[in-house]
Amino acid sequence: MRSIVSGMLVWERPEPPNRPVPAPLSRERIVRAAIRLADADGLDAVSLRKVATALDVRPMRLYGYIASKEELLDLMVDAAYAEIRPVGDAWREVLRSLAEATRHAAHEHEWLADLLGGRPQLGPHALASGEAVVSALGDVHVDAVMPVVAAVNAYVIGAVRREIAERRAERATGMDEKRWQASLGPYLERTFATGRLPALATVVRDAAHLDADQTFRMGLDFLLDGIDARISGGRAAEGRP
Amino acid sequence: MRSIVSGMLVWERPEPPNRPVPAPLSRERIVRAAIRLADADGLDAVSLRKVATALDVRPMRLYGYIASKEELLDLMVDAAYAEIRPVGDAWREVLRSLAEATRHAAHEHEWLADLLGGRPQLGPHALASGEAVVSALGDVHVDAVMPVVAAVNAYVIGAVRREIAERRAERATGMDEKRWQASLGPYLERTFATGRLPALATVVRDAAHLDADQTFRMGLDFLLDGIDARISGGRAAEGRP
DNA sequence: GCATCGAGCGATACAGTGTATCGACCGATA
DNA sequence: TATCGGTCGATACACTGTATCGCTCGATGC
Repeated sequence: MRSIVSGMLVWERPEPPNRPVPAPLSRERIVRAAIRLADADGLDAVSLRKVATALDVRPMRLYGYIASKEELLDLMVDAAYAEIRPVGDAWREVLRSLAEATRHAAHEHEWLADLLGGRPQLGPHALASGEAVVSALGDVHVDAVMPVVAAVNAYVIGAVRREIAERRAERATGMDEKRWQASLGPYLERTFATGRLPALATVVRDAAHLDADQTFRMGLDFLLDGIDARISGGRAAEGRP
Repeated sequence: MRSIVSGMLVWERPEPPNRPVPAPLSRERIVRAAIRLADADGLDAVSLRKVATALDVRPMRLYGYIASKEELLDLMVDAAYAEIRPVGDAWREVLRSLAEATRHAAHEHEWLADLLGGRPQLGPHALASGEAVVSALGDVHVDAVMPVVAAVNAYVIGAVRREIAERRAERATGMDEKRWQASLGPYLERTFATGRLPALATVVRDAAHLDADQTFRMGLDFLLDGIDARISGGRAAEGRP
């Protein structure tokens, strides 16, 4: 309150609304505010003005802590990586845990699906997550570690993106899962009726439909089996009972 | 030229600049213009105003052909799928071909990496691509087709996204590939120096570094091997010489 | 104790975005 | 020939990220 322009005397003027001195600003507070916005209303709801408002601060103030909005998004992703802590001893457990943890994080923060894989992740939490994974891959040949982790990450990112994309499409039509699948009908059925996509039509109509969990795990199993076959001689992939 | 407000007579007034009657508008022309912009300057360069300008048309005109910018992006992706035509007879060839074709398309249209997996792809070209894949998977059990294709697509999307993200990061620093890897040094080396990421440091420093092609193919091989093991009894994954 | 400096803050401004609104126009119909 | 309906696009709105730059205030030097 730098200058009082209104004619009212102090005595008449009400105290400013009860804003307890907001904790001093910090990257962490900024990022937390941004994440709250994104969790609530999606990534589009994250604007510097809205973040600033949420922190009871003027927009340009944020530029003392971040250089650009991109940086804010990077910080958000890294904050999400703080929740991605794979556990386990054997390499397979660890990779599976990494995959599930990433997927879980994306379910809690759908905006993560929009950002994952979009830029190299070099933040401390992402690196720490990588460290946890790599250090549990001691029994894997050093040259194989990166390709293996990269492959699992690639699969997870792609799978999660599609999963979230589908979930949003369902939500947009206001339908639950079952009715949505049945409601690709109106469009897909019409398309299939042309007879130009016979193989696709057969599969969509006749095949068993796995749910999201099953699909994710099945793809992950494919990948882990393939990795197993190459790095430890393929015990797991041989004669599955 | 609806009304002539200036006082100049027709004879003095120059003809309008040489705009040969632009071909009548169409979704295809709009999408092509948008793709040209995106190819040249990235996805951020695609705005309805710029697209309209490129077509010598006023922005609102576009809304006669598309309902929103999102739709335009969907159309762009579907147009890109027109180039993704997997070939081959055996399921493994076809899936590999699908993967390579998708990757190739994303290399030619980097913006594709930003969009892939972001929304369900139900356009005619995407469906046709799916049909081509599925119809070549005749020897695969019908219930396994969708999960298998989904897994490959997921892997490809994630792998391509990361690949493009890295490429951009390299380009942003103005460095070629070798110097970029050596220039994670300044930052990563400093981070590793703290000793908090020993396993990661070891791998980054000691392991052989595969290039992008090798990494992509290696991950893809993992996945295809794993699929092989489950759907055809695992011949390929057993005793690799 | 006072003057001065510098850093941080933020009001303002700018160039751009997607899209709703609605008046004006023109071609086809009565 | 008059009227109607649909198309077109100018304008406007609310919003974006961020550059600029004067102001203010606290710390420092005398």
